[in-house]
Amino acid sequence: MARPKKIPGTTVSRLSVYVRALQKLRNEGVVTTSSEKLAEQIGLTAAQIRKDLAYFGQFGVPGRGYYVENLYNEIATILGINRRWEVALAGVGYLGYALLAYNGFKKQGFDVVIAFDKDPAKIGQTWEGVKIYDVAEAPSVLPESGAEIGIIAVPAAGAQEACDAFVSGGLKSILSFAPGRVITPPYVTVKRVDLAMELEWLSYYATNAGEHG
Amino acid sequence: MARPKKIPGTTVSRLSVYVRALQKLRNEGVVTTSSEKLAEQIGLTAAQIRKDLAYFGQFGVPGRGYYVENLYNEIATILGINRRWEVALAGVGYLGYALLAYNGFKKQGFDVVIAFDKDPAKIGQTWEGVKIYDVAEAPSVLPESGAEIGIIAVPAAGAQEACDAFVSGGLKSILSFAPGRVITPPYVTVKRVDLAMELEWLSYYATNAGEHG
DNA sequence: TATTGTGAAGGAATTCACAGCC
DNA sequence: GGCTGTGAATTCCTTCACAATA
Repeated sequence: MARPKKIPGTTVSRLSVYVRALQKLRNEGVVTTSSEKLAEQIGLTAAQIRKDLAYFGQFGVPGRGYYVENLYNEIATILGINRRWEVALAGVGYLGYALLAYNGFKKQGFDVVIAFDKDPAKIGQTWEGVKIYDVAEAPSVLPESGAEIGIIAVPAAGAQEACDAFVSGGLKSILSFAPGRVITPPYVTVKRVDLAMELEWLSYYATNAGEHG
Repeated sequence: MARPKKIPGTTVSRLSVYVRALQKLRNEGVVTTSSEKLAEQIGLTAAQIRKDLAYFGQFGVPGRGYYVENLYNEIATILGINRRWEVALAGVGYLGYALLAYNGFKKQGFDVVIAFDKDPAKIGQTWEGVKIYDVAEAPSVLPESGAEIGIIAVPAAGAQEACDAFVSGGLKSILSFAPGRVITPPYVTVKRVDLAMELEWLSYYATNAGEHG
């Protein structure tokens, strides 16, 4: 399944945006759209969208545009979200619990099926239908859980331990909310989200008002 | 306070990363560092770091490197985080509450000082020392709260209303966790974080294994 | 000697513009 | 006529390489 050209990371991030836009159109019963209309809806240029899609194939009809349902399916397939993903969660504090209960994940096909913590008071309990295990048990219980993606929502100090446990359990894709880098083998993909950094970004633009973002 | 050149957005995002690295070095008692050492610590190239800093001035000593404390202060000033920021929160559900209780914000100087919700059961209560108001009250109570940044943690359906309330209350910087775009006047900066999109990014790389991210 | 700061070179991503197709 | 798909042009970002400096 070799892909012709090398795909820019920026293009990949935009695919999710396209998927959201197409989901919205589909819910509204719109059957066809165009790169121009999508661009306006999303806030990009039409050429950008066509270029992005061109990396993966030809999905449109010249003179007509794109069929919403069809384009949605194509991009969902490219993103690998035309299926369910089982997800493991490390850290059932406030943030972890919020993620556990978050509907936005389920809606996009991501199901938290197993959770881990270090707090003895939580271990063994079942929250939102998800059983909580000791982090140390991860290597043994993860493989049979079906989880392929891990989310780290523990305090900074425990991030590496949680990450190691995930990797030992066979996970190759990890989303980390802990500030700071975690060290992993090269075959593991880690995506970091640092909430404070997002606020700092706003702080910069609020402080240096003028250059719009 | 005009800035000589136009600053790439990529550079701004990296400033936060530099700040984290410098905070870490400072905590470890390290006095000086170099672009080379920082680059290794962070996972970038030394030239990149020097180029980024060059947009804002000359902070290093040729042959010596950078003074950690000094460089930290310089970048913190550029980012506008050498001060406290008061923050307003819309939506005290699971996610909102997690953000309310999140220590990572306080540690970086962001203080949630006021919260909003639409649930009558929550309105009027005080959680984590933060009083919860009706969203409709935002225009009247926000100005005297001191908040300059707003965080939207409400379900998608309420995002625009929360956003409008923030804007009416005078906020110009908004961090939104709601999926989908919110419409604002051009002088308002909105930064969106879509948690499901981050998972989709992982899904892509897990599905199309090979091209590393 | 070690390391910065920066002009120049190189590479990547975006935008332009239009041939080709419906 | 309208719109896609794509080579070419352009803009933006990163890396290189070295003169300047402590």
